[in-house]
Order: sequence, then C-alpha cells, then structure tokens
Amino acid sequence: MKNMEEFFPILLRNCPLFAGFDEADLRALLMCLSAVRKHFEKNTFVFVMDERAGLVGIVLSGAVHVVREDFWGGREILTRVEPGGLFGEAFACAGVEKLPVSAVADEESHVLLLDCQRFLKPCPSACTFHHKLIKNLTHILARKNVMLTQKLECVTRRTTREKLLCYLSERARLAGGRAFDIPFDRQELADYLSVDRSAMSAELSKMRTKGLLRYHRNHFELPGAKHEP
Amino acid sequence: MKNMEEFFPILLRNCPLFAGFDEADLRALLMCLSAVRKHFEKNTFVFVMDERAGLVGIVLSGAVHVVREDFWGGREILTRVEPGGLFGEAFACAGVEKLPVSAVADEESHVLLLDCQRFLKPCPSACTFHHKLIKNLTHILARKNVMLTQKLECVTRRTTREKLLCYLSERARLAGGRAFDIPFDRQELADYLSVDRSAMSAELSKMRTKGLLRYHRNHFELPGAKHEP
DNA sequence: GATAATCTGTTGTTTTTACAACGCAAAGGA
DNA sequence: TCCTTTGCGTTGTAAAAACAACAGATTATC
Repeated sequence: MKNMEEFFPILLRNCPLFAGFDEADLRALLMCLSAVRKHFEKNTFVFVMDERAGLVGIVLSGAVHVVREDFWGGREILTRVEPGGLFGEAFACAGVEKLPVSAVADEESHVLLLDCQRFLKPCPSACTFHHKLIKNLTHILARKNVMLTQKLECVTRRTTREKLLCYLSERARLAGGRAFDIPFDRQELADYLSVDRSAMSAELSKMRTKGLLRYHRNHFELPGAKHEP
Repeated sequence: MKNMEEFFPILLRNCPLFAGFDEADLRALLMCLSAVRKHFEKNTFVFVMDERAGLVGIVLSGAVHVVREDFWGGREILTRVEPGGLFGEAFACAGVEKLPVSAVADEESHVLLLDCQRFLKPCPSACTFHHKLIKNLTHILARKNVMLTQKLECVTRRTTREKLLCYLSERARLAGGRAFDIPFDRQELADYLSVDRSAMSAELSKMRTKGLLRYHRNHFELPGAKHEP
C-alpha cells in the first residue's frame, strides 16, 4: 500500500468505514487487509453485473456510478459515489452470487478495493483496528437497513396522503413533539415518497384545509390525536 | 444461562445467527455473551418504542409482534416473529437513540436477549465462535439490505406496469434467462409490489396482449430485447 | 367423483394520480 | 432597483389505480 498517503485525509474525514481512526491506525489496517488501490479510466467497469460479489469499493478520487441494467438493455444510475464514499458493501458482505448492479467510473478515478472476507476473519496479527473496523461496518449496514425500512414503509402506502402522513408522523416522533422541520424541499420530498411534486403540493393543501396538519415551508405541525366519538 | 438446553434445537436449526454452530459452540457462546433469557406474558412489551435500542431479541417459544404506533395512536403489525426468529438486530447494531417500533409478545413467550455491543467488542476469552457470530450477523444485515434495496427499487416505480417489469426483469436476471418461475401467487405479488391484485392481473393481461411477456400461473417468459428502428 | 375452497382473470365505476401549464412570491445577482 | 432564478401552490385534463362484484379454472377435501 505505497503511495496511499495522499488519500489519507479523504479516508479519515469522509469515509464512515474509518470513523474514529487516526493516520497510524489506517496505515496499519491497510497493510493488515492487503487493500488494493486501482486506477480506472472514464467509463470503465469497476464491478460488472452478474459477477460474484466479494469486494468493497471506496472512491479515492474521481467518481463512480452504480448502475443497473435491466433485461432489455436499459441502464439506470442508482447512485453516484464521490471521494470517501463506499459502494458494494452490502453485496460483498452478503456474498451474493450474482451482482445485481454494475459500477462504472464516471471520471478517471482511483478506487480502493477491500476483500470483505478479510474483514471478518480473525485478524492474524490481532490488530485492534480490526475490531473498530468491524464495528463501523456493522454500523453502516445496520443504519442503512433502518433507513431503507423507514422509506419502504412510507413508499408502500397506496395514496399520497398516506405516504405524507407516514413520513410526517415519523418525523414528529423523531422530533419528540408535534412541531418539527423536515430536511427536504418539496421536490425532494416528492422524490423520496416517489410521487408527483405538484400532486403532492395539492394534497398538502387539501390536508391543511381539512385540519390534518399545518405547515409553512419546511416547518410542519401535526394536531394531537382526535378522540372521535 | 442455565435451563437453556431445551431451546438449543430451535436455535441451532432455525436461527440464522447461529448458522454453522454446534451445541458445544452455542453453549460456550451464550456464556461468553452473558445472554439473558426472559419470559413475557401475552401482550406485554419486549421493547418499547422510543427507548434506546441496544438489544437483539431471539424468540425461543411463543411469538412476538413488531409493531409501529403512529402519531395518532394507530397500531400496525410490521412482522410476526416465531421461534428461532430474530428481531431488533438492525436497530441494535445501528444504536438508534429512539426505537421506531415496539415489540409485543403475542403469546406467552420466552425470548433470548443479547447485548449487541458485546458482539462487536474483542472477545475477552478469545473464543473462536465470536468470529463466526460476527460473520453471521453481518451476513444477516447485508442480505436484508440487499432485499430491501431490491424491493424499494420495484416499489418506487410509478405505475403497476413498471413495477411488474422491474420485478420480473430482476427475476429473469437471477434465473439467468428469459424463462423463470416466481415464488409468489398473485395476491402475494400484489402485496410485494403494493398494488391492487385485480388491477395487477388486468395489467398483466394487457402486457401479454401487447407481447411484453408470456405467462402461465407462476411461470413467466420475457421476450428478448426488441430493436426498434 | 362431487363439493367446497382458493386462485385467477374480467369488467365497470369511482377515486386518485400524473402531467402540463401557469401565477405568485421569495431569494439572489447585476 | 430590476431582472432572473427558484420554490411552491393552483388548476384542468388525461391516464391510471383502487375498488367491488363476478365468472371460470384449479386445487383440495370428503
């Protein structure tokens, strides 16, 4: 792992996998894991769909697109990963036989590739960073899990109103009260709930008229439970 | 961990967390983790919403419902967990401050509670089972992640047709060809895609008429890519 | 084999959504 | 200040989905 020092700042600051690490930790760990740095030209594949998944990628420079290609050859960008960002970790840890996505360098990029199996094996040199790493990895997977579950719950509702109430109810719970702010503007909220923006705006209006909620811009208030006779 | 032997079969056979363990492993591990067995009467809480998450639950006997209570007091059952089943693992590993769900014993039940933090700490007695356990846990989280991602991709499509094509395209990819079976009946598929069953049936008919696919019961075939001029 | 139960497809009606086009207000820059 | 940009709400129309009710086919049960 020579010539890695230049990328240490990005890994230490922006990569959740190395949260809580210092430079010395990182240097030791990369040795221990026999991580590989690779270089990709623009539009070349980092991972190819239908391969067996085993590697985690970390973008050091440039940018990588995780893309899905459907049965008819259509290609869709699922996420854009920028320096410090992680990709493929879920597939690698799950050890899926066929990668359901590809990863393509969108610019000329440097990527750090880690073998997921080595994460989980007992560390031969008994390095203590290993444990921190596993903890971080588990955190990342678990948090993503929670986020996905939450989103799925909103999105599976049938109507826009239900989706909104599901989301807002959750935000209220997180805030611990009936008044709270949301981190989305209208377009972003519509995208999150996968509904049309203008239709959602209209629905919000209706709900306000009906007294189901109050709002201004990003600030929302839900009335307490009504006791219907 | 006395009086646990009677539950060993269920743990070894049905609990993914202990996959690959034998009885001796399990006995050692439960000691090492200082796992706690608790008894719950019907309709009592195992976890309470808004608590700090930290424990993983494994149902030994009876059954537990993971439920969500919304802002207005409505309660919805998210999953039913039966003996051998795991619950709360994502929240525990993510260390969420406020549990977004509750867990309620639906029958008189025995539950094994494990402190998630102890999983990830270096094992003081350096037991080798610990590593297997972490591997299993990571597998479980990662696989759930992959499943959730896949479902989310289908469900976020706007129309029933798109949802169907997204799902079927994925199944074809997994099968490695244009012909494949699906593991759902119509009602289950509709539930998975969160659409109405009869509307979905109608949409399938239309798609068949248009030549987008062929099917009989659980068997589907997708025509190859069409080259439009 | 007969009957019941379940699964699937069909149709018509009502409700909801997507889409497109526009107006207004707030924010930012020249 | 003027002008542009951006975000938000509104409206009308066409498309799509939910819903309900039913008929045919398949499977299970006796």
